[in-house]
Parts: sequence; C-alpha cells; structure tokens
Amino acid sequence: MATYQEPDGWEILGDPSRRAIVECLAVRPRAVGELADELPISRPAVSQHLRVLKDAGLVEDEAAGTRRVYRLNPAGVSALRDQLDMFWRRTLEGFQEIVEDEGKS
Amino acid sequence: MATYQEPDGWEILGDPSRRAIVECLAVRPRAVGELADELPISRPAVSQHLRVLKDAGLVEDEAAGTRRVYRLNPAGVSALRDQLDMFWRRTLEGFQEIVEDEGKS
DNA sequence: TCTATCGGTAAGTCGTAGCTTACCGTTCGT
DNA sequence: ACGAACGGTAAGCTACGACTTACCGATAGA
Repeated sequence: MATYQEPDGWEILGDPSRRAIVECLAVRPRAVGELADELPISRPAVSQHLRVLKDAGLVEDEAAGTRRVYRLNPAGVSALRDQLDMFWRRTLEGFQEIVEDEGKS
Repeated sequence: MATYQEPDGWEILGDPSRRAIVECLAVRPRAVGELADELPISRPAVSQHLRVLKDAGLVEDEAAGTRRVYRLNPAGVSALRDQLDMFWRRTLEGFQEIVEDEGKS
C-alpha cells in the first residue's frame, strides 16, 4: 500500500501550509491552482507541498485535462493518524493514571 | 491555567528532541542533567527545549537542591492532545464517511 | 567559607525547510 | 497546428530553529 514512509508525520503536518492543504482537500478534491488561490503562497510552493504529501501517501492525484486534481488518500490519512496516536499511547502509558487522578487539578 | 499558548503544538512536538524529552518525562520526572545524559544533545540544548515545553504548559519544574526536576504537566498534556484532536476532527468531518466507506480499499 | 555541582542564559554557527522566480513540458481548445 | 492554460522542476535566496561553547548565579557539602 505504501501509505507511509519515514518522515515522521510530525514533520509532515508540522508545516502550517501543509496542514492548510490537507484541511482544504478534506472539504473536496481540488486542482493545484485552486489550492494556490486559497493559500498565501505561490503555486510552485503548493506543488512542492503536494509532493511531500504524496510521498507520504496522504494525497492522491489524478490528471484531468491540463489540470491535476488532488484528493486525500483515506488509507494514508488513517495510517498517519494511527502513527501519531502511537506517540500518545507511548507517552501516556504509565502516566495516564496521573492524568486521570489529578484531572485538571 | 495557562496550560497552552499559541505555538501550534505541532511546532512543539514537531521536534524529535522535544518528543524524546516528553516521552522520557512520561516515564518519570527527571533533572536536566539526567535528560541530557539520555539524549544525544548537550545540556543547554535540553534546557532550551524545556523552556519551550514549559512555556507551552507541557512541563512543570521544581527546585531540588542544586538540581531542578522536571515532570509532565497533566493538564498541559491533555490540552495539547485536545488541540491536535481538533485538527483531525476538522479534517475528517465531512470526509469521515469516505474513510469508513473505502476502508483500507 | 570555599569549592564543586547543577542549570539557566548569551552569543554565535550551521543546516535546512520553505518560498520565489524562471523555465519547460503537456494537454486542450480553436 | 498554434496558442493558452496548467502544473512540475530547477536554482537560488532567506529566515529560522537547533545546537554548541562560554559564562554566570545559586545551592549544598566539606
């Protein structure tokens, strides 16, 4: 499936532009130019981000004439989500009781 | 409560060293020097990361002689977690059905 | 009181991520 | 077949974040 590679997921979503793109694509698939119009960065910048997201398996693209429509890859998204959850699980295990104990202190 | 400020949470945990520190402190509270011993970075570097984490409300510190013991702040941790969850909620709302529909295709 | 340990801060270096401009290939419409 | 729209890529710049060394204050032990 190759939904995900090595770049931490944190690194991928660490960039605000990339998060914006992901949120944008979550609403509906869009072409590169459309994305660039809604973001404060240039079209090439969007392209570069899309490349990163695609390498990570987060988005898929499809040619549509001269345009290229990008959309979220559900499998990649949930894989990434799982990976981030793993961090929380590891962090909170053996610590969870304190969280629940003190509550919001 | 001031558990959290503006720096995205993504930015905070985006750094591998910082994640390592958090995971380390999740096991048990530690002094600065102890943390530095377990990480491949210098003690001042650890100090600087701890500063970021403290400003974000993720950790608390307590003087213990010449040493300074840091531990996770449960409220800050869950606040951060909630914030990251918000991203996913926003991203997946109106997209969730596709995820569940296609499953892992 | 003197000294050693511990940790925060300042200053400076370095690498890299993100952005822009410029260019080029491809595809559609006329 | 020609021109225009669309998007990927190369090259280069810039800014910032992470790290190091050096220094200093504070605390505890002898």
